[in-house]
Amino acid sequence: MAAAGLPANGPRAIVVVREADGRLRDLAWAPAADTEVTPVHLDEPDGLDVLRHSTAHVLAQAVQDVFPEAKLGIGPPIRDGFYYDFDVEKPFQPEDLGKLEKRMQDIVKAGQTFRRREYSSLDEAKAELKDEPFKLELVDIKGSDDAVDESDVSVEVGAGELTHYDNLNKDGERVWGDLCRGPHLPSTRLIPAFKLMRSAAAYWRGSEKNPQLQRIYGTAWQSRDELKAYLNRLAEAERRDHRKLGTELDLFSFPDEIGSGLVVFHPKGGVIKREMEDYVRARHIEEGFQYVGSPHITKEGLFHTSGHLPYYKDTMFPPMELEGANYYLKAMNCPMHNLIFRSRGRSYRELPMRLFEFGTVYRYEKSGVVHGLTRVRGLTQDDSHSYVTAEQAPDEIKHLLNFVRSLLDDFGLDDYYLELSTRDPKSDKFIGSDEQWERATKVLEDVATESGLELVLDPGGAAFYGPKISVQAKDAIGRTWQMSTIQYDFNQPAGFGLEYQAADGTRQEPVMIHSAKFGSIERFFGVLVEHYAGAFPAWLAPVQVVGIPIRDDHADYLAEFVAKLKKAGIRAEVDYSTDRMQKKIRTAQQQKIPFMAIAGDDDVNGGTVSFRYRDGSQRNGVTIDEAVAHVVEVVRSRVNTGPSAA
RNA sequence: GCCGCCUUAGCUCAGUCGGCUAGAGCGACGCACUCGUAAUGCGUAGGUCGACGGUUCGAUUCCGUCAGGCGGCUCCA
Repeated sequence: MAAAGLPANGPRAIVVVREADGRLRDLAWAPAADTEVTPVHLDEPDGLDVLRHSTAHVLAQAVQDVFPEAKLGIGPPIRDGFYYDFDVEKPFQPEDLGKLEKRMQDIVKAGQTFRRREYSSLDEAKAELKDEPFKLELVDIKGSDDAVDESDVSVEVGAGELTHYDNLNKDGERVWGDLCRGPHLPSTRLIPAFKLMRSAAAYWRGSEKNPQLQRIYGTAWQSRDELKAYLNRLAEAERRDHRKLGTELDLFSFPDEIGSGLVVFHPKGGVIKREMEDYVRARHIEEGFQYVGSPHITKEGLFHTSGHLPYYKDTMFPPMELEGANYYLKAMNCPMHNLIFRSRGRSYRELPMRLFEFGTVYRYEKSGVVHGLTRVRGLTQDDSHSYVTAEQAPDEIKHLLNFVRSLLDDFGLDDYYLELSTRDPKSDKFIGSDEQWERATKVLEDVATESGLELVLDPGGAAFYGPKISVQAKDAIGRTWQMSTIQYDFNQPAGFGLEYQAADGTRQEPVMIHSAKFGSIERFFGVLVEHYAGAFPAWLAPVQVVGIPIRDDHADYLAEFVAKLKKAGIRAEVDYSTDRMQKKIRTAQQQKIPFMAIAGDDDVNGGTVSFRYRDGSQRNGVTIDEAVAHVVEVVRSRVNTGPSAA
């Protein structure tokens, strides 16, 4: 290849080739007949996958060198890296990673080549792999011709022939090998930069019923610079982490005394929360919803009727018994709203009937999954239920999706996609007939497709009572969280015996559409903090303007300015601390306050203030009236960028 | 829930190979300084070393249980 003048080293190295049908092949591959192939470079997505998969092999070899008794699981490439699962006597300790990394460096430097070898039969493979119980299981799965398309397994065994990769040293001796479909880099020398990140347990083949293996996560890149850039991105993400910013900006906390997953909002967090609530309450009214309210606990019968106790009990807090009845904290608001609908006879003229409330629900999330504001045990949903005729359902769903999109837009969130969660027909965790599910799913799918937004399918992810569309947004670390949801429910109306009187005098069952626009206030809040890295747009900022006097005796002047701002509805204060001006600026900067209004002798004499914006830009000598109008305009406009002098 | 790691002042973190009064920076408070765009100086207060048991002459340090946190896995209406 070098002879052909093509890159064999560096980030642009050609590492594998792609056949016309898209299949990737080793460079050493010798096709049976002349075939057109395209080169795949290390730094393109497929090339990086190959790099990461080969690095996973290097890791596995290192692990078996250092811990000879370790049994191999699987080791696929993942986003930004790879992992490999092992069955070992003792879980890996953090210091083991350093040892393994060193051993991997040696393997990389040794320039081992990957040699593909095809097994002639299942028995041959099984004989060679007799000491690798998990690999044997994979061979058996393949032998039974079942589930080979499962992505986790296919990395190892693939479709068609069963192959093995041997690692050969410089003298052509076999030093290690692994059952694998490939393809691989020509040599371990082509691994330019990698790092082991962490170890964790993972269930074999992803099932809780299987034994746990020890997984090591690593990352690998086409160059040292790319690795460094990746590590920088992780560090940046850490700075945006809402749990860290929540403390630094004094927004919220999770007191141990209250319990895991239960948040308290501090005054500054309370401002943002209230802005969110005020916004979404007003918007619901505009969109035709009626504001209602319901209690936090209820007798168990209600949750039997709704289907929650049979289908959702594990996620509910255990009951409390009083006066001979069991009371449950509510995990969902819908049953309550159904009772409002059912409280008197309903006419078709009332439909769509839209009920909305901030419903605080409690869910017993498993201890290992509670996570900051994004996975909590007590949360408030901006929850609504639209009761409609079956014919009205598509339009109502469209209406709700538009509502959700405009809300995300107003809060400046643009990095999201839609997910369509459907039932798993093989599972018994879903209520209702095939026809009902198909009809409901079709309605949601049509609306989602029509929206033109990116749509990802999520088979088996539906609620027990019906399919849903959800908005998935990313947090700082790239994890996606479900935010807004729209769910089609044909079960609860039947369970509750909901009905309305139609124009022809008959009694009909309405369709119920659940929707939450933020999803939960807590989770949306968390994602918002990370999206803005704590530097909230002026309209959301807990403190919008801080007055910074240059000398103490300028404070009174600023107090008058701040009073005018407050009168105009702006959240403003004067920094009366004994710090020097420079320190006050630093403090305001760290608190990410959008406007600093500085005043010294010049401003007092001229009847002006000097703005310093969050981005460091300045506008000096702005008259008081102009300054008030400026702040009011920025806040009122709800722009999500700036402010800045630029 | 499972596996691993972690828990020392409000925050970030030293430290104790089991031994008298456990340290720092930031923050808070006080005094001095009165200053034009990211840290003025000095001083003071603040900790039953997550909780409870055990081992020991002696435990913040070792062991166990629990709670809370972190990273994954599973789960996620």
